[in-house]
Amino acid sequence: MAKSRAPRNTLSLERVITEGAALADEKGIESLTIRALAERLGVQPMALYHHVANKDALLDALVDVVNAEVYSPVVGRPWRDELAERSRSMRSALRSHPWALSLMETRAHPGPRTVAGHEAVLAVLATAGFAPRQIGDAYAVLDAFVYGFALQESMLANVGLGTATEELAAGMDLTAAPHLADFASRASADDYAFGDSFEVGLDIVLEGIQRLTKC
Amino acid sequence: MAKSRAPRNTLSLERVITEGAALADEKGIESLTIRALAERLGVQPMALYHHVANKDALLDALVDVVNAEVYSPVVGRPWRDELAERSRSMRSALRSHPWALSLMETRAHPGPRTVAGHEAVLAVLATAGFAPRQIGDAYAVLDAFVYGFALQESMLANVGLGTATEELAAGMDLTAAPHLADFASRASADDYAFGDSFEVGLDIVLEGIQRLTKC
DNA sequence: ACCTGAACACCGTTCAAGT
DNA sequence: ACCTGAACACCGTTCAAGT
Repeated sequence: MAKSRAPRNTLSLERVITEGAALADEKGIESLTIRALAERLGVQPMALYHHVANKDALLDALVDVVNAEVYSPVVGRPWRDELAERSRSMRSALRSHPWALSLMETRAHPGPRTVAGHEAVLAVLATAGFAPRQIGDAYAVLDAFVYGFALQESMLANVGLGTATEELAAGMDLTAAPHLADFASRASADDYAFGDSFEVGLDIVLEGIQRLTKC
Repeated sequence: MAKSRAPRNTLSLERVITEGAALADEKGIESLTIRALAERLGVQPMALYHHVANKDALLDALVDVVNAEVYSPVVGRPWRDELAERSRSMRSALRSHPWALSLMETRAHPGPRTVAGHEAVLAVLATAGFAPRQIGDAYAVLDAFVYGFALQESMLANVGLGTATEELAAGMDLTAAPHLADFASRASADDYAFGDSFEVGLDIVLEGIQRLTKC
């Protein structure tokens, strides 16, 4: 029980990755250091390098893990429902792992489960009868909305939790922004929360995409 | 000319911020360290702390600088054109400073120029006759699209420059993703580039927002 | 008021060594 | 094959000191 050598084979690539994700979930991505992860695994820092090439490769793997959590649409069912479900699933995955989005932005090597997700969406769009250019537009616009919405949710979570009224309480000069102040008070009186706009936006985007095929 | 002491008053908050942004633009955000910035300014690292509380405050300032570059819509002109122009301007600012988006995600203290931008958009929406809840929906959906599109552009820039065909060349197993491979080849034959979808998406979103008021 | 110098507690990672 | 230990080149930041 003292600081003896760690027993053999406690480590594995999978344990490194899942504990890495857990550490990021619990303490934030900035706390995910090789050294801290090693301690969590009861092992010396350098032990990790036997299972992972370097920290960058670990981050690549973490992004792929999050993508694996996301629902993959299936060909044959109504495409609009399938894409809506994937979008909702993506949003909730990005909310469970707030570190994932910023990581995605800087990754250069998409993992296999990430590619599989893209493949599934493209398959659905292609068999739904979208032309190549329409596929590009549809996918670009839908993903832009979903990623962008998640990004705003994490920005709002950082500035003050949830409701718009609390943003003001966070101590910005509300005097210089009367419309913002007004919107915040009306919105909270109206029980509006930012997250409510997700379904509205999803419908706007899917409707717009559907209309692409009818031109 | 030797390593004598730096002359007084070479430094200022403004110089720290603008050179900080320039350094991030030129060498990437990961190269923006207090020490590297100090060297660029011809000064010892600790000198910066006399103009900026800490690195976090510097990053807050940098985000505000980028927001200051973005066009602010003005009340009185057609709201749809104004918001379209702001959206295009935001997209190009985020493309000129690829580090800005990831910074925004983690910032907790929006700067005055950032707040001013939000204020301007809200003013336009309010005077255009949107109800409070519609304002929330409209703003959420439009910004989600713009931020999300910019995010995807930076993701694509990291994985391989621009065109979809090059993604495949980047060495992922194309065999497991036939639809993706097919889409990539058709898209490049069709001269489709991801950026082309921006105007398509912008129109879809603005059209959808406009329709909100007619219900 | 503004800048320097030395130091502290951190990083990721290399390299050589143990079992 | 898998893990350790010491070391290197970095970080942001504190604290005391110079002018």
